[in-house]
This record gives sequence, C-alpha cells and structure tokens, in this order.
Amino acid sequence: MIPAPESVSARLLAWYDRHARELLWRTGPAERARGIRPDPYRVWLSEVMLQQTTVAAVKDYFAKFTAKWPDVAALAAASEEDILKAWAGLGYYSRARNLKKCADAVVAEHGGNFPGTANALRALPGIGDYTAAAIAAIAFDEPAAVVDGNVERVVARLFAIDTPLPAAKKPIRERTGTLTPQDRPGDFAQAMMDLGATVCTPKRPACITCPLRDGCLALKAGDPERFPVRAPKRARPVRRGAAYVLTNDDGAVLLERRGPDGLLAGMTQVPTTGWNARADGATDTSEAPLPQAHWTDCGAISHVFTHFELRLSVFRAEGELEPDAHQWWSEPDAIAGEALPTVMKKVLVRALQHESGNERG
DNA sequence: AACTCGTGGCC
DNA sequence: TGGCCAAGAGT
Repeated sequence: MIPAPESVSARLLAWYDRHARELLWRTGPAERARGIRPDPYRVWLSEVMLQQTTVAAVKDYFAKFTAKWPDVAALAAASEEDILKAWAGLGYYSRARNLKKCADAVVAEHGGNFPGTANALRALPGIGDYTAAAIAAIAFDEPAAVVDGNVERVVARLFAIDTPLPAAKKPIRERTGTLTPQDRPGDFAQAMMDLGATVCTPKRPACITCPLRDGCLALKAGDPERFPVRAPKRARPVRRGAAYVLTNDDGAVLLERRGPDGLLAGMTQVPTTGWNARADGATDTSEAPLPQAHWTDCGAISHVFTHFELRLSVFRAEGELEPDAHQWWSEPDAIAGEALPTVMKKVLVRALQHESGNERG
C-alpha cells in the first residue's frame, strides 16, 4: 500500500508550519499569511547559489549580493568580472557567469521581470529542471514538481524505490508530481527540502520525529538509510603541477586571468603549469615566469575537486617583469578583492607562510 | 548517459 | 583520516 498523496502533503505542510527554517531569502509566516509573495529575483539568486551548495555556505554570499545588487536590473548592469569577484570562494563558477547572462536576458527579453512559468524559466541560462520548478512553485505558485537531492532521498524512502540513481530520477519525479498539491506548492517544495535537510537525513534519519513516518515504506522495511541506492562512483585520480608566486619590490603579486572555458574559467590565478583533469604539469621551476630569478621551493598544497585531486608544488621568487596581456601586478591591498578560487588562496598562504618561516629561521 | 564543474563540513 | 554529499546545469 503506497502512501496517499493528500495525506502526505497535508501532514508535511502542517509540519512545515511549525518547523520551517527561517532563511534570508524566505518570506516569514506572517507575510505568507497576508499573501505576500517572495521576490522572484531573491528566489532565483538563492536557488542558483544553493545548487550543490550548503545553506551555511550561501548565507553570507546571499547577503552580500543582495546588498550590492538589490534587483535584477542592478545585477545586469554589473560586469561579469565584478560578479566573479563577489562569487569567489563559493565554487562552480559557471553559475556566476550564467547569473550574469540570465540577468541580461531577463532585462532584454522579459522587461526586467522573471517569467512566471517553469517552462519559460527553464529556457534561461543556468536554470535547469530543478531551479525552474523551484522558482515557479515558490515565487509564482505553480504546482511544479521540485526535485533536488533532498526530495530524491525523501521520495526514494517514502516509496522504497530501489532503482539506483540516476536511473531512478524519472520515477522519483513522477512520484513527486503526484504528491505536489495545487494549494501551497511552494511551501510543499520547501517543506520537502527542509524535511530532507533536518529529519530525513542521509545518515541516521530521525524517523521518530518524521511527520511522514506512518506511510514510509523504507521505514516499514526496517532500513531507511539504504535509500536512495546510488551507482558506484569512479576513483578520483591525483593530478600534479606547479604554481609560481612572483612578488616585486612593492610586495605586489603577479596574477593572471584563466581562459573562458573549463575548470575555474574566468577566475584569477598565479602563473602555473598547464595542469588540468587529463594531464599533469611539471612540478619544478622549468615553466616559471622570470626563470632566471631565484625560485624557492615552498612545498606543496593539495586541493580536492569533484573528479580529481590536485597537488601543486609551490615556488616563490622576487623580481620584476612586464606583465603580458592577461597578467597584472596585484598590490597587497587589492589581493583580497581578486577573483581568487580557494585553491589559489591555498597557494598564496603556502608561499606567505614559507616566507615568514624563513625570517624566523 | 556519462562526464565536467568547487568547496566545506561532517563523522 | 578520507569518503560522502549538499536546494544541479551544461554538454
């Protein structure tokens, strides 16, 4: 006997009314009671930031972005470079580039207002099936099936779906569609995600407090943690290369902008060997800028990307050179504002620590 | 369908 | 410690 849809949505919404998390981008219960809809711009911005990213990591970035760019027109007026600088550290940088493209499209093609249907939203850059459904449901009350990782887990358990992901995505979406109510679809979606984040967790789910425990087939089977079943993952290879931290007499660091495609596209880095996901680079100073300088070995840093681990040998030297077209000297006060991904911050910290260590020694 | 694309927190 | 995985999208 499968759980009845009306019972699931009613119990879940009642639970949400008591346990909803208060988040910057949500409207509170009082506003919802008065029929005040959340701002589609803020819903969109939060949903893009939350793609594969935790609530805790997003909070400060969301506050910074909405203070700096309070509406979609302001964001469209900003440069991609400034958006990448503000996004630095949050990861998945194609999201930031698509954010700019999407803001431009909303202004140019939709008169500065987000379209109000999942179908139209789906056509915008950086908005896929999940984000289109989430914006449509939360901001526009469309009963779209909102399926993220939380919902996949909740629904796979509720119906004891043992088909491994990603093959299970289609049946899970269909089940979610049957559960989604015509009334309060946005609250239903957010309730499913809150439930997955706080009760129906990947490890040690708190089934004793779950509003859906009566109908849950995974709990009935005695092992809710077994769901969702996932296909085995591939091994993560180690790649190697070298990074070169060159400073001049003013203490400025030589930086450069990465190309427009691939890993960390458009972001800032110190000069490095040509490491990528498929080929190692040299781990010595053979590819360093200003090769005649005295390069000091500062040791290595390690950084884990989604599908490979990168170990970079860090070298440091002092000297002057004329930056080429995509390079510049970044003064000490400017470095914090550069679009430096975390892996490059590790490189700079390693070079700096090594310098202070030498001074002590 | 399979692969690329970041980062941080958790146990 | 290292594997897991988090409000996925694009190709």
